[in-house]
Amino acid sequence: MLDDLDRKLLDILVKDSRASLKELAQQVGLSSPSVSERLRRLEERGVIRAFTVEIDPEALGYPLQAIVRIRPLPGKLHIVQQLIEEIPEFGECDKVTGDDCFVARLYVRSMSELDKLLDRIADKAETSTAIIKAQPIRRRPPPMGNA
Amino acid sequence: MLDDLDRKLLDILVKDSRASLKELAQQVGLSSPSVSERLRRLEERGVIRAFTVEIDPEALGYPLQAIVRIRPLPGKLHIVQQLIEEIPEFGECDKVTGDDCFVARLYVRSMSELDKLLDRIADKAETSTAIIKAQPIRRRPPPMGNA
DNA sequence: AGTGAAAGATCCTTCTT
DNA sequence: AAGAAGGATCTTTCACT
Repeated sequence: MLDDLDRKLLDILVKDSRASLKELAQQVGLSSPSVSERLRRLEERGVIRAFTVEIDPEALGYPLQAIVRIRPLPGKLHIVQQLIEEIPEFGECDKVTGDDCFVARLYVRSMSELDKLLDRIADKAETSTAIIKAQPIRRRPPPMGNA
Repeated sequence: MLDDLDRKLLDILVKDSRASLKELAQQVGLSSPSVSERLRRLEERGVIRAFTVEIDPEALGYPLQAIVRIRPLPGKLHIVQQLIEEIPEFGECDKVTGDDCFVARLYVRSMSELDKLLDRIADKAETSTAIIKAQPIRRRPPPMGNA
């Protein structure tokens, strides 16, 4: 699927998505047109999902984060999922196996806001909340092999 | 801290980190030099942590993800944290309050690899693993207000 | 698939107001 | 912060390997 050159390109882009074709080209040892073509295909195939920017949540006024495990009450699964999706403070949500149905990340401005947001699903699901104290590993992609 | 224009710029960049100054300028109604200066400061202040790319893990050969809760045995906290950080398949790790000390995301190629990786910390911590079946919300930043 | 050159477009920065 | 302008830089096209 992906060859070493593709992986190398991805590796560079993860660190700097604004690298120019020229820059990418010389770093991987290809010509600009080749890189251009490879990038096009990587995007087209969905390998690259987005060129984006990572923002410090605190700068946006959200100094607190929590991990919330959510177990919808019988028959409430869909309603709960919809509710989660509608609350923009949820910055991530995974549907998982096991007793907890969802594991989600919640950005909040304060403890009272956390409480308020959780109240909105309190009557439809059991929740279990853990406050994030530190982030030993911030979001990063899986290993890219011999990139 | 951030004004509406800054938030608007961030909002655009989250969707396309390769937008040019010119493009950004006309979208927020400023001149290129102004945008250039604002961007410089946003980076400098750490509001923008990185210009990056979001990659489909499956394309890299990791079709499975798991959420792992990790509770180090007494006295093993530091060793466990170090171990987690050394395993590149961990794509994210938060240190949280509560019984579980860490909540981490693990990218794996297969169930057997999952088992193998968890074995590496099995003698130093109790773990509780949930396989991700779907991702209702993929990573996104907190609300940017009136961006 | 990839290269290399070339042309044209685009961009970023500087300077002045 | 705007606006213009100059010069650098980039991206794409095309012919060829």
